[in-house]
Amino acid sequence: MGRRSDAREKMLLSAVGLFRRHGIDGTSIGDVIADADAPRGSIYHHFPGGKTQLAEEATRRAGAVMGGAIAHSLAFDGPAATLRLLVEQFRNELRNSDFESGCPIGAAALEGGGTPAARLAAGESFTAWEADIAASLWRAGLPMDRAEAMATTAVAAVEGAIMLGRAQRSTRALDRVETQLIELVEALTAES
Amino acid sequence: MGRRSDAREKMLLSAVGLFRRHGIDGTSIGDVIADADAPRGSIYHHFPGGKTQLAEEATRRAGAVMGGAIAHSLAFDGPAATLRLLVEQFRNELRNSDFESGCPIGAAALEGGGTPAARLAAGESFTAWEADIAASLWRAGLPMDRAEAMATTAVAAVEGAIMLGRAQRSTRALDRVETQLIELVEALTAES
DNA sequence: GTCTATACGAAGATAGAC
DNA sequence: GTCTATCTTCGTATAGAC
Repeated sequence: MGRRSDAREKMLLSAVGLFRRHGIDGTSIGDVIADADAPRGSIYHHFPGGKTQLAEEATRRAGAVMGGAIAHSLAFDGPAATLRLLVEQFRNELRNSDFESGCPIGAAALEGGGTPAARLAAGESFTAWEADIAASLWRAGLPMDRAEAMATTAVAAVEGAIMLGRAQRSTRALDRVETQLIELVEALTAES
Repeated sequence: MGRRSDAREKMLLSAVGLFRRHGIDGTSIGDVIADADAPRGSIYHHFPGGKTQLAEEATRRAGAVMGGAIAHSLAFDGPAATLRLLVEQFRNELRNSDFESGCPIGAAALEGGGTPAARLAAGESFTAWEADIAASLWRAGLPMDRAEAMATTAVAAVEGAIMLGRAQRSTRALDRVETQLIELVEALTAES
């Protein structure tokens, strides 16, 4: 393995990029082919399950990458800094794409009449992020139920703020959510 | 007018219902026709702009209806009760649809490569909700910048929680967000 | 002015050539 | 085993009958 999976990998990355801009339903196989500079039939070679399989794998990949970054930041910098980083990441994504590109997991979460597997993958990613953030808040001194409620609210607020930002063509929602969440987390964890 | 616009109204309502389940891209004109029991060509009679116009009008209608309910509840019951009502509404929607049906405005916000008008309409709805909630929090004694940050966070968190709920097939995220938001709002407005 | 039949194009998937 | 050509289905939109 190594060179053989390059084409496959490229298609997967193209799919993630396109899905976060146009959604899964809004992206055609042809779009992925074109973006990855791949021949037409080859996508069915690497993804025999067709678009369904591609959507699921792309969502799992994106969720794992983001989850890894979150876990890393939590371990090194703590929950408040991690939320800051997360917001900053998405703020840049919105800005650099003229408010076209959002969160690939969020896209998979809302679509998937045709792709229930991608939606399940999105749900698993969200759950993992929530658990990691909750654990970090617990280590910072919060009781577990409170840590869990806070972690879920943080993930939901950031995802929702991306949604608002895309529709409003502004980073204002992300800015406000950042302020509010950071303040709340710092107030709660300061009691240690 | 009156009887004449019945068919049009029915299609609009069908569109809202289908969009919140399958998204805009995931819903075909044929689906709307079937759901509204309308003849095939008639949709282009009432919506000459085709799917684009239908998506925009459906989003505006849904946003106005929800905005009206929010404004009414804010005026009569205050911000905390309104958030409770909003969450309860969406929790029921998720439950009653086996986690298939979410927020129509959220659906329009994330799609619309093909329908930018619907996305703009979604943005305007979000902005209106934020402003109404912020004004209510301000009347409850919060300084305006704080009220605005809180209002935006509340809207974002609820929309995000619907997203998580659909993907996780659970109302847990909405439950936790409700607890967290209510507590926060009551703590802030208790200082009056 | 309502509805039916259909044209035109896009998109998903496959078969077979090289 | 990689890519090209094509088949089929579905979806949008329109033209024209009643």
